[in-house]
Amino acid sequence: MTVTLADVAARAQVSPATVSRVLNGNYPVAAATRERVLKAVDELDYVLNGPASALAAATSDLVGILVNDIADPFFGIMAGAVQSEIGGPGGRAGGERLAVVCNTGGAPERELTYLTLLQRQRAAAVVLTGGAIEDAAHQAAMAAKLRRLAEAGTRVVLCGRPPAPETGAVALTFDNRGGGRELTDHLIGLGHRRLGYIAGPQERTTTRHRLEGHRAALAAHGIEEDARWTVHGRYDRQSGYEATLELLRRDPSLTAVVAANDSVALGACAALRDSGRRIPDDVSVAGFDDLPFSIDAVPALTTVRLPLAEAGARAGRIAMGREEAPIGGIATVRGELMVRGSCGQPRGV
Amino acid sequence: MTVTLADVAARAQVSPATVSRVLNGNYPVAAATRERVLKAVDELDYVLNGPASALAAATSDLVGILVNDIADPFFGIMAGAVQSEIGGPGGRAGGERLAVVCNTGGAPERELTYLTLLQRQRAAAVVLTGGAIEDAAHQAAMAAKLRRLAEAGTRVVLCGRPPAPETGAVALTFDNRGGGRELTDHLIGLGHRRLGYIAGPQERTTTRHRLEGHRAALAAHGIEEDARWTVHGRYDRQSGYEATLELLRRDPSLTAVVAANDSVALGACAALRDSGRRIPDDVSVAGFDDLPFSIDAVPALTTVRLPLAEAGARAGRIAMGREEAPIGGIATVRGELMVRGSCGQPRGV
DNA sequence: TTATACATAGAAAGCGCTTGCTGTACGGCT
DNA sequence: AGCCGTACAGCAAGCGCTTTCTATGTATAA
Repeated sequence: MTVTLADVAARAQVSPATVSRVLNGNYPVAAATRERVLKAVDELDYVLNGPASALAAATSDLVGILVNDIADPFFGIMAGAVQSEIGGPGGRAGGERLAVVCNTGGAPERELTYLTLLQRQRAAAVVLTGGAIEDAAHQAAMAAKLRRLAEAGTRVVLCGRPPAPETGAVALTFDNRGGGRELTDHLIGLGHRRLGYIAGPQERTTTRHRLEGHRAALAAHGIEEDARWTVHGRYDRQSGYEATLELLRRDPSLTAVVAANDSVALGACAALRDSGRRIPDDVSVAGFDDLPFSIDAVPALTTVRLPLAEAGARAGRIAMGREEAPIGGIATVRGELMVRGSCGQPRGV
Repeated sequence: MTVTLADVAARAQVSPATVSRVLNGNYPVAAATRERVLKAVDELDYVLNGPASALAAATSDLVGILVNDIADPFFGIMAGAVQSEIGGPGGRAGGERLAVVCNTGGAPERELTYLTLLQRQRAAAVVLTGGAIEDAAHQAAMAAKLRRLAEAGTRVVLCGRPPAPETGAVALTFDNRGGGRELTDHLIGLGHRRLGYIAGPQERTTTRHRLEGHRAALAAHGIEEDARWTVHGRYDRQSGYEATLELLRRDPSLTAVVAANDSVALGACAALRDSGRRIPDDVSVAGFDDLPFSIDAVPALTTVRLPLAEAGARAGRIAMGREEAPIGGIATVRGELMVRGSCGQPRGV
């Protein structure tokens, strides 16, 4: 029913081996023969059987990309950049590779399951994006899995994620701590002394690092933090909205709200507006990531730009072996403070 | 080096056939034997070889999702919804399936290439999202490809895309024309008579349908359209910014700008603000899609909500055969007008 | 007790491709 | 003329799994 290599071989009057070599182009075939084969391929509408090739050659052209939430541009941008570099159609590289984008939803077990699935497919490479989950058992399981993947020849690259020692994985880590520090430094420089902080989910490295940066800035300026000033939530708009209301209830005198990311910041802005406060006159708001929409907020968000596309592209190239891994297998990617309208001096300064 | 089925069989003291049956669970195996096998699997850290399974069983657990731009939430939301339904880890369905998200970048040839790649992998199903490209040659090529996929047993679902007759593909089509019509009706109802329109790229069905809806509304109200009032651009913010400036240059008396989608609308808002106009006092702005950030624009965008997540989920279920296809293989998904602050009455009404 | 059905496990034949090795023909060299 | 190197092309052995068919042991019926 389906046409196979042998059918093509028969029609072109050559052996299956020759057809295979024409299609893979890694062995000399006389021009005339090649023509005949290509013609037969075309006439029969032949399409190689991927699984069979993969089995015989013990390689695959699948590349896995793990993301927390594909609907979030933060991940979409990185995934797109990775994909553009791994050499899928339209990419710069040669062989055609298929990107497998896996949506973990931030769930530990799904992260692991997807990795197994990718291992099962004998993926050529895997890129993991986003922060890691801070759970000892899970981290051990992940490390074991990554090690096994590496052993099986799958290149593993972490993009925007802390290093995973002894796994053979290359890490491109975002300097969340530094960015958080710089952002809060800026606010303090403007005169703020009472700053609310809307953190992400508790058990994530990204959350912790950004918060640590924030606190480091406070400490450096001798500002004693009030425990009521920190609220944890999810990395989305709604969470930002609710958290801001909570923050305001706890301490209505806050002059600034620092959000875990831009989506949260947008929610914060909405909450502030809905409660009759003006930004930045009454309360300043800061985000993180600098996603495309952040500049369209009114006022535009002051935030820390993370070079998501660049980092993703680099991760893709490293995964494909087209760029050397950084020394030590670890590189830190810094963010850049984007000063815009959503942060100003507090009243009376 | 790598552990195979045979290794597991040897350790569990059973035949490879039995191990396979335990792992696939589609043949009676005595409980005691199953235990032994599972134990061996665990001890050896065995992971099935996907390509080999696929080859032997002539089936695969890959599902392809074609999107124009993975970094755009419009597609991200649909892709995420499809994925949540196809039964990957964490999904509702049983067998574990891998979603392959393919970024076509809107390029015709990449669309085709990805389809071939998916065909090569013997994908279980393919979901194509986003508008189709209006080029006769390309459409014929696509139709042929889709037909061949269907023949090979791959289920094909179009999500937010016009039907592809005679291909066996199920289509969940967005009512872009109706939505566009309703939106412009609304603006006219507010008193607008001079409306600029920022359309998407020329050769896309989505662009054409939305524009047709807009024009139908104008015609229905006896408003003669000025050719200068329509500008084509891309589906992004920057394009919206530039197009708005162009529109304003052509006719500074416009009282409303209708954008091809929300991103374009955001760009339009920025351009209007930068040129010193207030929204909606001086000029009203309308978008399309109702992406999450649209409500955070200031003023919030009046737009047409497309149920992206619902449509994607349904497409996913149909692709998995878990929901019946609509009668005739075609269903129209309607948008909903969201009236918000970015549209108001024009001056002097 | 013997015949018969049933439950379970194994043997073996592929699935469609890749690739190391083995021809074979031809041209150039001595 | 004889030899050898080169350039192709083919043979055939798998790659690791699934699945049909067959074998064996056990329970039930006659």
